[in-house]
Amino acid sequence: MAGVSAGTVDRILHSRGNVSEAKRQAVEAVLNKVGYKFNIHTSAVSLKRGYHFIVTTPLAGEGEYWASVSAGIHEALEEYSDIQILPDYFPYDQFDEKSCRSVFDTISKQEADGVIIGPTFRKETLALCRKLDKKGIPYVFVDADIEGAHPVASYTVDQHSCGAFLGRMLMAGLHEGKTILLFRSERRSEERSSNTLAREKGLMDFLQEQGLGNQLVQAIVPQTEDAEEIILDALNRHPDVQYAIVLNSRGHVIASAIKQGQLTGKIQLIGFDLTRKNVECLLDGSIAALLCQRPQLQGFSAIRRLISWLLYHSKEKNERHFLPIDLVVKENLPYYREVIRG
Amino acid sequence: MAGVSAGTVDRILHSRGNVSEAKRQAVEAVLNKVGYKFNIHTSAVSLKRGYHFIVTTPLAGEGEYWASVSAGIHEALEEYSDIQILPDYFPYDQFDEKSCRSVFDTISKQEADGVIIGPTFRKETLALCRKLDKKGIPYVFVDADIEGAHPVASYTVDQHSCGAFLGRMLMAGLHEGKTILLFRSERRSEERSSNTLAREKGLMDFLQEQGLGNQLVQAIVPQTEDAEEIILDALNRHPDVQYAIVLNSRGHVIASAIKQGQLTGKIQLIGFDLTRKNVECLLDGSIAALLCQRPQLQGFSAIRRLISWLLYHSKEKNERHFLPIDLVVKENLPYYREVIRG
DNA sequence: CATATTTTTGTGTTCGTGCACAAAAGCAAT
DNA sequence: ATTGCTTTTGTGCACGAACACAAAAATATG
Repeated sequence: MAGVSAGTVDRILHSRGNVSEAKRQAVEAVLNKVGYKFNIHTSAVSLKRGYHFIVTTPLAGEGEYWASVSAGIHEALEEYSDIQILPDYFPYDQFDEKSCRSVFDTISKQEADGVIIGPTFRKETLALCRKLDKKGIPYVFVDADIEGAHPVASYTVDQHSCGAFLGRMLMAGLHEGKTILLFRSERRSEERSSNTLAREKGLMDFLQEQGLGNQLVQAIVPQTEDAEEIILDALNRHPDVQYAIVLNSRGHVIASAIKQGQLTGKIQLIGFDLTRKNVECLLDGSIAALLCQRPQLQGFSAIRRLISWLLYHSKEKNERHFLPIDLVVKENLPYYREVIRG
Repeated sequence: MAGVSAGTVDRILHSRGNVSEAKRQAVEAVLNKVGYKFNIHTSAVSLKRGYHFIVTTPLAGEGEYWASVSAGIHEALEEYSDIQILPDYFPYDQFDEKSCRSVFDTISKQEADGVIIGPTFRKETLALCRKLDKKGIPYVFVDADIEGAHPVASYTVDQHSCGAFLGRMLMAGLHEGKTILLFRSERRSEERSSNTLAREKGLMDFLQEQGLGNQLVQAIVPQTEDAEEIILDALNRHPDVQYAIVLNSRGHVIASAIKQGQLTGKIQLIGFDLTRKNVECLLDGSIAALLCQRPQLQGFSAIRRLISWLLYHSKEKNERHFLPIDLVVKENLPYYREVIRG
C-alpha cells in the first residue's frame, strides 16, 4: 500500500469521514491504479451478520408459476450461501384484495433487510412501498412493475411485446379463411391482471397493424363447474378456428376441453407459462406452444440485486430489467426445465 | 467447535490424512450437524494464487457466434473476480484442420490450470484431450461435444432436437402446396460441421415423420462471389417456396439475396444464431426468425465449472449439459441481448 | 527404560474486509 | 508551555479458509 494504514483506507471506502483531503486523494489514486475491486464475499464474512428478506407473492401450489419464482430465489440463496440470508415467505391470495392488504399490513410491521414483491394490486402495493420507503427498506419487483413506487430494481417481461410476439406466431401459421379464438376469463376488466391486459393489447395492436383484426373471435371461460362444456360449445360454434389462445397460465383448462372433444391436432392451442399442468398438455399434444417468461430468473435476479444493494456501496435505484420471452414447444421443452445458467 | 483444533478439521476437509479415525468421525458428525458448507470465495482468498485458463475456439470477428461465447466467459470472470483468473485465448481457423492442429499443439505445450475447448475437428481435439488427460489438466467443451474425450463437463445444444424444433415451426406455418427450400453450403459432408449435420438430420427425421418430406427442396450456396445470383436463381426456380432455411449462422447471406430480389415478406427465411448480421436482417424483416443457442451461457458455465472443479473437492467428470434452444423474432429480440441472468 | 522415529495434533500467519479502540497529531485557551 | 479537546491516523482482532511449522503423543528400536 502507498502511504497510509488499513484503517484509513477503510474509512475512505466506506466514506466514514474524518479523513484528510490529501490522504483521501492519494489513496483513491492508488485504488484506481491497482484496479481495486470490492470483494462482496469476504465482506459478508467479516460482517458476520445475517439478513432477513421478505418474499411476498401470490400463493402458488407446486408446479405453478410462482413456485418457479421461489425456485429461483432458492437457487440464488444456494449460490450465495456464504451470505447468510433468511427468507420469509408471505403469500397472499391474488384474487382477494383483502387478503393482500392484510398480508402487506403484517409485512410493514416486520423488521427486514429487503423485500421481494410480486405485485398484483396496485393500491395495496403502493401503500406497502410507501411504508418501506419510509423505513428505508429496499425492495424489488418481480413479474410486474408498479408505477409510482421506487424499487431498487424490477425484473419483468414486456407484456405488450409478448402479445405482439404471439401475434406474429399466429400470423405466421394462420391459413386462409381461418380464425383465432381468444379465450378470456370471466372477470371484469379491472379485476384481470395487468399482465394479461397488456398481453391482450400487444396482441390486438399487432393484429390490427397486420390487418388480421377481424380474424379474431372471443369466448368467455367461466369459473364454474361447466367450464369445459362451455369451451367445447364455443369451439364447435366456430368451426373455422385454427388457433385457440389463452393469455394467462390456464391454458390447460382449454386443453382438457380440447381433449374431451377429441379436437387435439385440429386446433392449435397456444398458452402461457411452463406450469406443470401446461407442460403435461404440451407433451400430450393438446397444447401446441407456450410462451414463457423466466420466473426462475426473476427470483434469482431479485435476490442477487438485494444482496448487491446491501453489500455494495453504490446505490442507484429504479433499474428496470426486461427479461426474455421464450417460445416452448414439445421439441425444445426438455431444455427449458429449471435452467438459470446451465 | 467440538473437540479438536482448526488444523485437524482442515486435514479432514482436504483428506490430507494423518488423522485418527476417532477424531475424523467426531468432526464429520459435527460438520453434518451444523450443515457445513464450503466457502469457495474465502478459499480463493487464502489460496492467494491465480489460475491460468486457456480458451480455444474458432476465431470470431466482432458480433459473430464465438464472440458471444467469449462475452459469457468475460462475464463469468467479472462475476468471479475475487478468484484471480488469467484467460489466454488461442483461436484457430475452423475451416482449416492444419491451423487447428498447430494451435492445439501449442496449447499442449502450455502450462494451464484449465482449458475451454470449442471443438471442430474430432481427431485433433481428441489428440489434445489425450495430452490434457495425461497432464491432469481439466477441460470443458462448449458448443459441441467430442465422443471419446473425458471433459469435466460439456455445455452444448441437442442439435437433433434443434432440427426437429425447426421442423415443427415450419409445419405450423406451411400452407397447402407450398415448399421449403433448404440452403446448404457447398462443402462435402465430412467437412460440414457436426452441428449442422445433426440439425439437418433432426429436421429431416421430423419432416419424414410428419409426412412432409417431399415438400422440401434443396439448393447449394457456393462460397464464390456470385453466390447472391445463384441464390436468387434458386428462389426463382422454385416459385412455391414459402420458407427458406439455413442451418448455420450464415442466414444473412440468403437474406441479402432476398432483399436484392425484393422478395422480403414473400419468402420467410429462418436461420440460426443471433449474430450481428443476422440481427440486422431480423430487424429489417429479411429474416423471419432465428433459432438460437445460448453461446454466452455456454462460456459462462464453462468458466464456472472449471472454477468449481479446481476449488471444490468433489470431482465427478463427464457432465453433459444441454442448454435451451430459443426462437427469436423481431418482437422478442430486444430481450435476448446479452442476457445471462438479467 | 531411554532414545529415535513416526504419527497425530495444535499454533501462528496469511488473505481481504469490518469495526472497535488506542495512539498521535492539530489546535485553542489558559 | 501546559492542558484539554477534536480531528486524524494506526493497531488489533474477528471472520473462514490454507498451509507451514512446532508441539505433543504414540510407536518402534536399541
